Amino acid sequence: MIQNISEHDRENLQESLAKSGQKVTPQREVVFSVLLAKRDHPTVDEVFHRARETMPGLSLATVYNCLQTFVGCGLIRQVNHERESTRYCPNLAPHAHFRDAATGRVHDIELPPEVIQSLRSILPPGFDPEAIEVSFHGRALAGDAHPTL
Amino acid sequence: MIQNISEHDRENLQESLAKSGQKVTPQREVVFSVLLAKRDHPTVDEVFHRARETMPGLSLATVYNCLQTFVGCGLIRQVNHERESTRYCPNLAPHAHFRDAATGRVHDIELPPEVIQSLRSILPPGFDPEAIEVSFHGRALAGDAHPTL
DNA sequence: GAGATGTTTTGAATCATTCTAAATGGAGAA
DNA sequence: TTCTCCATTTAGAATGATTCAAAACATCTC
Repeated sequence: MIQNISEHDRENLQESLAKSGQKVTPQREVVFSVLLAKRDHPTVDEVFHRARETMPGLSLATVYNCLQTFVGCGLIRQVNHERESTRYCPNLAPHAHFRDAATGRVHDIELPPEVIQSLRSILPPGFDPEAIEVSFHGRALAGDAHPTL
Repeated sequence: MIQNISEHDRENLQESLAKSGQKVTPQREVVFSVLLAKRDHPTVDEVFHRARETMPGLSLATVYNCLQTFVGCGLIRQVNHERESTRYCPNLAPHAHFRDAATGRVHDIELPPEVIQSLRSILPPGFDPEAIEVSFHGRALAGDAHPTL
């Protein structure tokens, strides 16, 4: 379960943090590595437990801090569904989410530019979107056949 | 501020509740009328306070109950944004939401069938959506120029 | 009018998240 | 090295939306 972060990912982390004047810390590195290791949209609690396998003293508050920091500097995205716990995903490509009603699992669905364009086109003039969220909810047959990206 | 429910809306309420073997109660009627009176996507708390102007003894738990009941029988929709309080809207036509970053106000955006179709088309085979949610977040110029539907 | 059933009420409980204040840990200056 | 500064981390308390539990009410049937 213990994961090491690749040189490339570490640089990415370092650079992104640097942009907002922040530093790589052991805690941030562990939390980031957890997100990269298993891209199953974990909740804060799941990240917390996984990270503790590597760094037993890590506190929950720190996990909240790290995740917020990463979102702030654009390293990861938050995924919310109804009012369930927030989940986190390191997939930065434009994509939608499909939440399987049966398993609760969240799948990434690629969102092609022309679909994004068609969504933008429904906005009346004067509406300037910074973010577009698309989420599906339903049944996914054979959950394993469509692994999370 | 006190609103009366139209004959037509009352019948609609009655029928929808009846489908799941439930009845019209004074509380449900008041809560429903509040939703119809001002379609600004109120939170539970806002519904609670508005409804109390008509029915001072009404309890918060009842408002939660009523809203859940209405959602359950398809009379209204829930609107969630990030992890903010859930909002409610009686607009049943397919539509997206635009949340104005400046005011926090939520605007309904009509969602034409062809856009819904293009969204469905991005799902790989095996994914069967029961619900599709589209929400924008950004700035809306001249908030009043685009009243909530 | 007595039971049965569904609804409402009050207040306590839960749960994710945020806050607070104290402790820690470098990085750079002397 | 030792000191100081500042960001980060920590533990635990606080918050806020929502749900739960149990008692009180209302209706409706017999």
